[in-house]
Amino acid sequence: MRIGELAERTGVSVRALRYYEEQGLLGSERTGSGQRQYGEPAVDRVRLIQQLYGAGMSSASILELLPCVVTGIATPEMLERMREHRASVVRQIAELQDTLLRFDAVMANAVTSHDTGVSCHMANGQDTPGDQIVAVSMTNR
Amino acid sequence: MRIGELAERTGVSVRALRYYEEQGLLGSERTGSGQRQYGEPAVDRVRLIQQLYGAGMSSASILELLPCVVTGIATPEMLERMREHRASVVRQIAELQDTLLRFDAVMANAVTSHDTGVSCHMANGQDTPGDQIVAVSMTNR
DNA sequence: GCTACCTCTGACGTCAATGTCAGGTTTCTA
DNA sequence: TAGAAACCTGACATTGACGTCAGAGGTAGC
Repeated sequence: MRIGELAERTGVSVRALRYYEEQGLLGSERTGSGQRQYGEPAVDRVRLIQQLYGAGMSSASILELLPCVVTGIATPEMLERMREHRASVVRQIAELQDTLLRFDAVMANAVTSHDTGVSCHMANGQDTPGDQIVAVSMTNR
Repeated sequence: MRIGELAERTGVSVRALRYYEEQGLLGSERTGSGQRQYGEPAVDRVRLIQQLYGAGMSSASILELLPCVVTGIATPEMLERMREHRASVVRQIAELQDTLLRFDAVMANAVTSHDTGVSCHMANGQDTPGDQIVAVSMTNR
């Protein structure tokens, strides 16, 4: 497929795909006239790249690890790097779960204390059941 | 406390703290000479801000939610925003957990091939034809 | 009061991942 | 075989969360 289709199928912009290639993250065949041609695996490849970006990795880190992830072959040094990245992901998950707890605390509290109506401006027409001001309490711990 | 101490206690740079203030995320008293003075709650506030940044929120989003957090008052609209952000966090966690699985798969497999001493250092993304995304056992033995 | 460090306000620099634009070529569709 | 749409290669612009520097004033220990 050509770059436009890959972009559409992955939800990534054409510009981004070219950037990935520039960074060495994504290869492509070229037609005689120079247009990029991708095979099916490119779709998953792009998604993987996006996933690693989402895990907070830089292009350089991804570049380092991607071949290993793709081929499943790594040197001990690569394994060590991967362990570090893995640990980072674990930390991120823990942080996000903590954040989730905070959100839940706020929202749960808001629901149960909706009758302590404190004056505050509110949206017009937005008819949620019990659409009065809601009091929440979320201490900074 | 002054800004330097707050920075040290939160692990956030002085520049970042001033930036938070600029964005309306963090208030401060001022001494007669204009120096910022913070109370104890500022420490937790900064950590909360960091946490929300870590959850991928922009300054604008944080600014939207913080008053609710601080005053304990939310409109139904704000609650809706919170639900959206919560959902985003849930998605991020799921993504990261998936990433974790990929890492684990690669590492588990790579261990078995570590003694083949195969170099994992080539960059151009277009490695072997028929490349797999998730590591599969493709080593000998 | 000296000295060393801390803080202030601008203002410009950075970095990574993209956006955007220009000017030209290729491919598809009617 | 047009004309539209997609693609190409540069190259500069943007965005967010800061870093960094300059020049000036504040603060604290001796």
